Amino acid sequence: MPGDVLGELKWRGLVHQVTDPQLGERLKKESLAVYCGFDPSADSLHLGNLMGLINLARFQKAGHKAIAIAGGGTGFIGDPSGKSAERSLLTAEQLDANCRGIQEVISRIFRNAGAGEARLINNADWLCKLSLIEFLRDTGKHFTVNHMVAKDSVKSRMDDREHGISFTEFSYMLLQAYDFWHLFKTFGCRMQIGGSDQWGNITAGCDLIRRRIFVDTIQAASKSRSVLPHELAEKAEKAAKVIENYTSNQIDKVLKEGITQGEFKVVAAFSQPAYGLTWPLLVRSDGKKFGKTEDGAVWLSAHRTSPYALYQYFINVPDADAGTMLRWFTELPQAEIEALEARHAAEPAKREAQRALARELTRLVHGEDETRKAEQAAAALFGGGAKDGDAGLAGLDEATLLELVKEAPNGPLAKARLNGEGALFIDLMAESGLWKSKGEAKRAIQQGGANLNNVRVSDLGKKVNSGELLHGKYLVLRKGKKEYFLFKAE
RNA sequence: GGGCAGGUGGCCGAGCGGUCAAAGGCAACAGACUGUAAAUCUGUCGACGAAAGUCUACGGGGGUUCAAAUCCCUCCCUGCCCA
Repeated sequence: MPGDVLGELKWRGLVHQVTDPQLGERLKKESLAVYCGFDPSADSLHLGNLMGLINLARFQKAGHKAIAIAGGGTGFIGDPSGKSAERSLLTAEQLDANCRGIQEVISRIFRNAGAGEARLINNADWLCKLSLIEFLRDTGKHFTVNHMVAKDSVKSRMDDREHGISFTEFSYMLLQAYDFWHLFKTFGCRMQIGGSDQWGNITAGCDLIRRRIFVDTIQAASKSRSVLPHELAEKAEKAAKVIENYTSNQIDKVLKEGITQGEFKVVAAFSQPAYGLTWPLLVRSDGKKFGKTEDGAVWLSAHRTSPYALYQYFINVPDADAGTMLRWFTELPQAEIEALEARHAAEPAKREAQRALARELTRLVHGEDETRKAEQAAAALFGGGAKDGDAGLAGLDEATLLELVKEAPNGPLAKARLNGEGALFIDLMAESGLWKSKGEAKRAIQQGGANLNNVRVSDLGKKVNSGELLHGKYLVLRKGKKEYFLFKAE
């Protein structure tokens, strides 16, 4: 017996729209297959995609079956939802590599979430085989352009005369609808979840499924009569609507219009074949886009965003958002989150909520080991030593030092330059790239924003010689409070 | 195709012959205060230079002038109006 996922999603503030108010009841009684799609526009997923993954995992843990789709087929087209301009197309090789990349992320996070294995499918498997004629005839027939034009994703681009929307992207929604239909047919998938921008695509899928079922189930009946399947389907759909309203004389009326009682029963059984659920757009109270920093997206793969950087992203979440994000992204129970919030409100400086958030999320994305390292690094860099002077870095052994600055960008430095008097610190600053020019480096020194081995440098003519190398090899440059660069003398 | 209005630093936007590396705002960066917050305050914000200063920059190219972001020519681009 499945758990009450929908109820859980509700208290977590993650239900924006559902296609059917009865969905919650059904989810409690029956195990359904649920899917969510992921766009292979890069070789990894970012925080913006994490919600889909976590929610899929929640469904699976509640006793449903999760299906994650990599959009290897739809990626050829590009989803116009939420995009203001036409996207550039990716090559088949890129898409293929990207799909493999995101599949790695998906299975890793599923494992870390304790949700077991995710069923991973690439929609290129069926979309690329689809013939145009077949598609237009069997799928396109079920949509009117009038209706498609009214969908938000298309409408906003139609109103924007500068960018417009190509026929390619306009057709996107039909492909996603087809995906849902395909999954329904082959895996009995009955539900699709996504962000609120996916609502139009999801309902298109639900509509397609309902309409095609009508066609398929009554096709046999239509053969014995001289009625075209889609005509019968229209009647069936009317019947389905009537069922929802339950007026007996209306049912009689529909029956008289040429649908048999047997067919009516089939229709009734399928009147609610597929469901959709969306969660709200995730926004931060400070107006920043969730999951974005000045440097771009926060990624879920270590080669793009280090575990430490991911940890830091959540540590730095504004107070006002910490509780909300704990609800969204962690599996902590309601009571525990509320307790954390209470403690956080009492002593905000301790950042208990952010710490819990950062810890849970780093663990979910990168696992226990990486989380511990990120926590240690944070403690060493911000735990007091960094502020009070050199004790922090110079006292560390080499392995720990390297672990700390592993995240930082680094570069080689010719050892010879540090002989005798040594090299001008300003030059090293500019070379590191942390400061863009010598002028900028100079200003940083004047303003007190330049540190060597965690000691503030205030002398413009400061020279560095080999005596200042940590462990005979390293120089750690710090800009402001948070940015580091490591020179390795060779 | 014709008419008009424009193109200035990451963005918005003033300047309309010298005092312009270019007002003001936003963003960004650093410092102080804090909690690795927020708010606030201070400073910085083209390159090189310790500095004086030098160089490169106001859509591209060419010109006038002692002097051009500012005037002229030309090309490119954008918006609006007419066809």
